Amino acid sequence: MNSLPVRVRFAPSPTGFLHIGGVRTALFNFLYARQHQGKFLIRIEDTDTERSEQRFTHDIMSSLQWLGMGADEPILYQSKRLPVYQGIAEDLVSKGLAYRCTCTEAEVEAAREQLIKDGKKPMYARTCREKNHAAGDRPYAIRAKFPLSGATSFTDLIRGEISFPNEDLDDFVMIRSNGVPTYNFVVVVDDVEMKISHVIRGDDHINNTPKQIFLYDALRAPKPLFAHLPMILGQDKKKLSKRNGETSTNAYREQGYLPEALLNFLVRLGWSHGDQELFTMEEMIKLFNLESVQVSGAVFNTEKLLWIAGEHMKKADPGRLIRILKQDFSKAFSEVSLSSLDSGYALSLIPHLQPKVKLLSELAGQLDPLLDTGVREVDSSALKWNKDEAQKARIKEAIAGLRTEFQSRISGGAFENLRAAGVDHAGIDSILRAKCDRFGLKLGDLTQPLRLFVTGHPSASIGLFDLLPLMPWNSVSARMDACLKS
RNA sequence: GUCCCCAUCGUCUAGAGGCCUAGGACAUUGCCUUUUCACGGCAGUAACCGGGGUUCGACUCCCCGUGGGGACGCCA
Repeated sequence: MNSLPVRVRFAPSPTGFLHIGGVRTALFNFLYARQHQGKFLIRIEDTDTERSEQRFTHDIMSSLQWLGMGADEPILYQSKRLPVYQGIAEDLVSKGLAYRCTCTEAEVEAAREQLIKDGKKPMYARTCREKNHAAGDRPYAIRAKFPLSGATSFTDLIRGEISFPNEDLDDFVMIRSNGVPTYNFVVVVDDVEMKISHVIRGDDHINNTPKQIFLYDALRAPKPLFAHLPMILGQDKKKLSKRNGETSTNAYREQGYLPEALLNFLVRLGWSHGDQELFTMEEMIKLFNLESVQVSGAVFNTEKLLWIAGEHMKKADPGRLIRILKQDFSKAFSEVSLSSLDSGYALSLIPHLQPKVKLLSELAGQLDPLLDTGVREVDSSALKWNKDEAQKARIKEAIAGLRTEFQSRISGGAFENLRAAGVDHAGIDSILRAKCDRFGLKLGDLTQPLRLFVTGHPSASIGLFDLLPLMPWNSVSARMDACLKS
């Protein structure tokens, strides 16, 4: 359809950590670029020298990298292009498309407040519009000489035709009196410079679009296509912000969400493909389309995010999970556990844990006590056997028998664990059931204390029968001994 | 206040005039399964904002109302 090469961009301002809404905007741009074999670019909008901070730029870039959305060309920093913007603005002044304004901020502010008081739309009074101030009349700001009549309209790829009466639009400031350009101006200058073909952004920018269209015309530059995405809302249905939800991408990473889970959740906020809920990155790239993007806002629903996280956890590669655990969750492990994270034992446990946990933090919490070699302190006060001393003695007798049987299978240390000795899940099952029959116990009588001591975790998720064959025999026997002594 | 946008279960959504007795997913309720927790399986509760048109026929198209959101900065 459109033969123009697709070039899209994500243009965050480094005034805070990467916002989760920004991630979705970046994602939709990224998907669109990949699908059309186009370029996904990043531009740092740091013209607000007061609030922009380098650490936020670093945060944004590292978060995007974590999510797998890197730029296809060098990053453009607006703060490095200040003279360019000033030159272009002065040129527009000379062409009569903009003008110098010597009104002070205080004057403009006072006028605005008066208009609000009078119940009118707060707009600049255009005091300097026809004064033709010279370049020497410093300090001055440069304002757009916006047409007074007619209408400015554009066709949004998601919403269709949107039109604004020009009389409602302000002579907005392009260059501040300190020489620093403003957002609405630099956006257009840079989108032209970067040859952006599609501007895909949040719908809070719809009202900026007519101002920007004026600038494209003033610069005699071809206009890109616009697509305005619906907002992501908090539980209160208002624009998602720190007040009504967790907005920092880092927070989700720290909580243990897999990046692909976060992306999958975000892509479904405002976009759908029939009844499909789960998508891999490849599927998203293949199936994404702007036509199926929703027009109304979407509430950020943490429960569903968690469910999606669990689904992706099941599918993740075990080796990769270990790597992420080492990199991002090392604090969740004891020194010993951390050192055995690279072992075959650790890797063998992962598949048994994957269906049971949703977050990497949970995975770490489950794994840590299993990898520890010593005996983990556990609180056994809730065990049922505490209610009946005779029963407790009988259970311990059975467990002691079990230990002896396991020991003989291990052949005095010839095998590192029960699996190596030929005892698998089914083997554990039959051995335990046989013991229960012999001692007149129910399976649960035996497994409850055994599970607590062997896992070393008050609410271990892994199946005991899965764990027993895999855990190094040294650990199993030590923990069974601890159980017998309790 | 002015301008712009929007409106299907609690939430994310399917629905492009008859396929709708409105489908799926999350959450929720009940049951089953079960070595704790969980997973899983089965079943259930739950929605087209209101009013006018257009049409043989509107969840779907148009208008009005109502409601919600966004924007009105020398922030981005």
